[in-house]
This record gives sequence, C-alpha cells and structure tokens, in this order.
Amino acid sequence: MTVGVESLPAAFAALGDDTRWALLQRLGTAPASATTLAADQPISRQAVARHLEVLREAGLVETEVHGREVRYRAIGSRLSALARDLDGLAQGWERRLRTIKAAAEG
Amino acid sequence: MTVGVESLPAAFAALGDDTRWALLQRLGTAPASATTLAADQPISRQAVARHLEVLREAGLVETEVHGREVRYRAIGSRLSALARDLDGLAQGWERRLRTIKAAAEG
DNA sequence: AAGCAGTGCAACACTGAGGTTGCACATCGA
DNA sequence: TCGATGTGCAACCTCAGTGTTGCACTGCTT
Repeated sequence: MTVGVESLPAAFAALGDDTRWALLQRLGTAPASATTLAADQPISRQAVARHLEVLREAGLVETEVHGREVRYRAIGSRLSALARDLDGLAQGWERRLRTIKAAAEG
Repeated sequence: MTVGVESLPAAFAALGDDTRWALLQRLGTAPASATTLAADQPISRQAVARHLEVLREAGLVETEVHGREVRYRAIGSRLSALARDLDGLAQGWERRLRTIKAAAEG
C-alpha cells in the first residue's frame, strides 16, 4: 500500500517533532495510554493527548478503548508505506538528475 | 549509510512543509536557483531562499555556485537513507508489537 | 453509594515558523 | 563603465503550534 504523495508532507510534519517522536518510539515498544505516556514526558497529560491526536490523524497510531482507558498503538505498516514512498521518490530523482548531469558533461 | 535516529525528527520537520516539499519535487526534476524556483511559488524569493536553507541544513539539497547564481540540487541518496531508517524502525515495531499481541492472546 | 482514576474540552499565554519589505552588495552583459 | 540581475541580511508582522490550568464527565473499585 502506498501513501499518496499529496499527504506525505502532512505525515512528515507529524513525525517532525521531538515529543511526538519520543511518544512513537515508546509506542513502538508496547501500547500505552495517554496518562501512562505522560508520566515519562516533561509535559502535561493534555499536551501529550494532543500529540497523540496528531499522530492518530496522520495514521501513525491507532486507539483501542478498554473501559475508561484509551490505549494507543503504533502502526508499523504505515511507517513502512512512508518509507517505500520516500525511496521511490529518491530513486526517481537520482535517475533524472544523473541523466541531466550526463547530458551536461557529454 | 544510515542517518541516525537522533536526527530523524529534524529531517522530517524539514520535509513536513508543503512549500519545501514543492521545492524538493521541483529540484528532483532539475537543479535551479532560488530566483527561478520563486517564480513558480506564490511567495517571495527571500521566503523561498529560507526554505532552501532549511533543506540544505537537513542535508536534503546541496548548492553549486555559478558566478552570481546559486544552483540547488536535490540529494536523492539522503532521501534513500531516511527511507531505510524509517523502514528499519517500522520492522522493529512490527516484530515487538506482534510478540506482545501473541503473548496477550496465548 | 462514594470516591478515585482516566479523559475530554475550553480558555488562555507564549514562542517560533513563515511571510513581507527594504536595502546593500557582488557580478554579468551591453 | 554602468545598468540589470541574483543574493544576502535585517527588521518587522502575523498566526498556528505547543504548552498551561481548570473543570466536567465517565467508568472502575471498594
């Protein structure tokens, strides 16, 4: 599954924040609730919840309700898809720019 | 070559902007100067130059001086490296979370 | 039933990213 | 030489993102 180039900047914007990155890495270890995650962060639970919401909108985490608790889980496949899209673009650029360079030298 | 997990959020922050993304895609086609790039954008040349500086600090583009002109060129290999790092993380998460899920069900 | 724990929502403050304009400086071309 | 062109730098403005606090609500737990 590919992500779609249009939404790539949005996804990367979600990834381009140290706090969200820390949360994601933590969630890559095991699912956890906002309150639990906030315990390891120097910011309030509400702030953490907002970051998690951003990650959820970007499709990087999913939620699972357990009674009054909301557990967040990282979605590895989404990250893989982003990686694939990125690599595809990179290869396209490499090919094109190599052609131009060769033409300039030839 | 790997990027280093510490600097990943910074790199993604650079990618997480629509204008910078547009500039990158344009540069993936062919090298160009800030003034040339600004002609295709709805913002001033100075604003474009700033975005290019951000991309340069993130290692996503490189510059090449031609007289009074500064040409920017996309670095595909850097994008490939980011893709690799991302994929590595994703696979690690998948494996760990699968283990946990199996343990919970077993 | 009563209290505690986990969330959600709203109002507010602060900072930095992203934009603009104006000007000075180097370099190419006629 | 001199005007035109491409850059760089600085001052300034605006606003969305990130943080805070306070409060209400819901669902465990005893």
